[in-house]
Amino acid sequence: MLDALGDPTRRAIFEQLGERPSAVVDLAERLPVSRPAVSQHLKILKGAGLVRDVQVGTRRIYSLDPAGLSGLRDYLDRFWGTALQSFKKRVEADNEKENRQGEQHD
Amino acid sequence: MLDALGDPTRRAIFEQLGERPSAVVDLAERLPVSRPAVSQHLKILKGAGLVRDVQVGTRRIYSLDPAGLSGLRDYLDRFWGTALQSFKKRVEADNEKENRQGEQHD
DNA sequence: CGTTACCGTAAGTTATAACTTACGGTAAGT
DNA sequence: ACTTACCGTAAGTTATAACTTACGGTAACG
Repeated sequence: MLDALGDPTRRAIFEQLGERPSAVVDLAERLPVSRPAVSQHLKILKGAGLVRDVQVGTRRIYSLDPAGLSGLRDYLDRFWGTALQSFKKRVEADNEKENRQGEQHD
Repeated sequence: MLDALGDPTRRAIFEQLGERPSAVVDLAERLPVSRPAVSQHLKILKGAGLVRDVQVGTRRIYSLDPAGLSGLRDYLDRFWGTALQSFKKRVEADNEKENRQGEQHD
């Protein structure tokens, strides 16, 4: 997922879909790249589970995939959690060390 | 920031720093790339505000930057917010349309 | 003061992925 | 049936960025 959001064009597409679902043509119109390029980026975003699509007539409407969004959020939250936890542990360990060596500095 | 986390090697470094602060040598030891490569990635991560470093003796200890973490989280939360909001609006609009046209389908 | 350990940067190479043009295929409209 | 609109994919090019080797520079250590 982070890989998919690593490209600026893909982020632009992603944010555009955050405002409203759109067809490939509409997305390409607002971007400095060709329509096939947008199609390829959408394929990657879809592969990452960040985007869904529905066929309506001759057009293909893309929109954000809520499941993908929450999945990404969960991953980040989990990482935040473990990072902060180990950080806290480290601080506590340091404090203990200081206390054992300590009380007499100052 | 998402650009910085777009590279897998950089994510590996990032996660490793999530467990414990480390010197460049220690990071490189656990990775399939050379030490200079790790240095370059760290430079990018630092530029993105995701990582801090402290010089201790001849070693340079890198650790996660809490400010950068919360910044990234804020950005994502904000995006979640606007995306879900416009999604909600869209659903409501669709419901209204159905109601106006409706009651008689089925 | 010489040696060792650790690091950042420069230069150059290589691999990757972003992009364009070209093509074929399906759905709607006349 | 022909045309038009929209789309995905293939092939090929180009730009980018990831990586290695080589170098120079600072801090500890004998």
